Amino acid sequence: MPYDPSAFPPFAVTVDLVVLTVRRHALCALAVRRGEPPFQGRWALPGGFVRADEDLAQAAARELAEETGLQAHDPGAPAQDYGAHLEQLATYGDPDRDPRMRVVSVAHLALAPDLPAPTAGGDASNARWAPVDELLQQGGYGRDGEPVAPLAFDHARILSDGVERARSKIEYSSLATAFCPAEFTVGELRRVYEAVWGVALDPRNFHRKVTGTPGFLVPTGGTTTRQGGRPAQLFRAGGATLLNPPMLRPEV
Amino acid sequence: MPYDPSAFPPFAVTVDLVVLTVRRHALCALAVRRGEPPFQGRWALPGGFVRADEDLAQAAARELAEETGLQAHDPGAPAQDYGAHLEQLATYGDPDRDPRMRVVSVAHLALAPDLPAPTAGGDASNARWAPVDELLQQGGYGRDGEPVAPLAFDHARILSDGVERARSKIEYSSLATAFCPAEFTVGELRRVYEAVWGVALDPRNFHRKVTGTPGFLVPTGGTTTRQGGRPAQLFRAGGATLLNPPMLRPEV
DNA sequence: GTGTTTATCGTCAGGCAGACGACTATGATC
DNA sequence: GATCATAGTCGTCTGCCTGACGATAAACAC
Repeated sequence: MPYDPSAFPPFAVTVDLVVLTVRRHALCALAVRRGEPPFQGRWALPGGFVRADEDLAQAAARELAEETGLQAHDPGAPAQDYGAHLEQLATYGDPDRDPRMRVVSVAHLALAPDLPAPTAGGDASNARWAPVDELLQQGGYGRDGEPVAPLAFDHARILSDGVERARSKIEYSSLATAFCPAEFTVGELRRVYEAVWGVALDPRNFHRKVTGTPGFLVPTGGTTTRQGGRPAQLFRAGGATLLNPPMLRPEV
Repeated sequence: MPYDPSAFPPFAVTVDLVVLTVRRHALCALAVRRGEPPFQGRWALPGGFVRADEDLAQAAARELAEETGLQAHDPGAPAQDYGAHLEQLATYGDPDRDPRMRVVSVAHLALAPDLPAPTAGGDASNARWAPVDELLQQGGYGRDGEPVAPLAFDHARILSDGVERARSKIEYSSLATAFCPAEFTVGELRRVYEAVWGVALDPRNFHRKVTGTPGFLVPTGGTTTRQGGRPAQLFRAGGATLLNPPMLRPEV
């Protein structure tokens, strides 16, 4: 079938963001409250239209900056200027996913360190970090006893896919450090893994694994006691991006 | 930024297909010759517009059937009716990727057993299985000494991403069986791995690994000598989709 | 000081992979 | 028909990695 540029069905193209972070030992995602129909008042993933002259990655980085102030890492760039990891997740294009018109959404996944507090266009009540378990449970009740409405559109599916991608990706890459501040301890990194996977890991074996993988962690020389207990060495993320052999999640 | 459905930039949305197979010990991809500008006469990946009432996966399955006659597996379906594995790969939306207009392409990856011969709309000269090495080498010369033009659009990038996805995915899933006919031997499966990874594997260790992984292979009871030598047991793909522990590629 | 918390080092056994020897059962060749 | 080449299958051995877990170290709270 050759192209016929004059007779293509028009689509709207958006980017939606799964922005994950670890807060208080829980994996959390950024959610914004919808101010207009459809799904008015419901929580949704942040996102917006791709502009006419914009690349998809640019659009995602722009939305991320608008929602969180974070600069996305250029995947080519070596060190991090306190930014977030950003990658394309998947594309969702069911004809009925938006009741108004045909919208294809290119979802992106962002991993960010713990941030002070979200502000969606300056209005804090319309954006929050919510534990992904809470956002994904259907028709249940949140921690405060309020009934929880499911996410708007197909965003529960998108969030679920993003969480699974993150869970899988920290197995064989050093991406878990994207959840940490610039300097962090082995214990803090372990708590990231525990929060993302929802399991408890043996501190001794974890320490052996991450410090024994060349290029994963670089000691800065400093120590901290911010977690209590014996002072812990501080590290920065090393240059290695792939973990070989990987750190596999424990079996259920 | 709330949606403004009346003022979105219009996009064309296409699906492009990376259809991989193993032929004569080489990883090959399906390529079609473009019959019209831009890139007239150059090779490209098969693809086409997503229709107004079509899901992305449906559009990809339709294009795959049009180009190869293959039925795509429903990922939910258990057994294979001699079909191909089909999954979404990534989405490419650079504003300049198509000189005519703004086109966002949702690339899909298909893995197929060795097929007789491709026919793009009945014209065999406009479709072929080409070794991916040949399609990806820039400005070189093919096996027949003819100069090789690079693929049209950004299709080299898409093909490259698809190949890397396939190489990575057969490590930790049983997807390599998608390259095999319904019944196959351990040696045939090993040759698939060798072709996709471009390495030589130890037959004895490979045999131990794949026959020792529960659910990977199911013996059919039959044997064959189609590869010469001692008769080999025939297997079908088992129910397992994930390989745990994975079969990692050898280091370079 | 005693207890608690967290970090870090060590030990040991089991599992798995790479290297490779040995044997088996076909078809091809002389 | 004996010999050879080819491909398949079973074993062995060694080294690496992981999970389980003991032990020690260095801070803080009381």
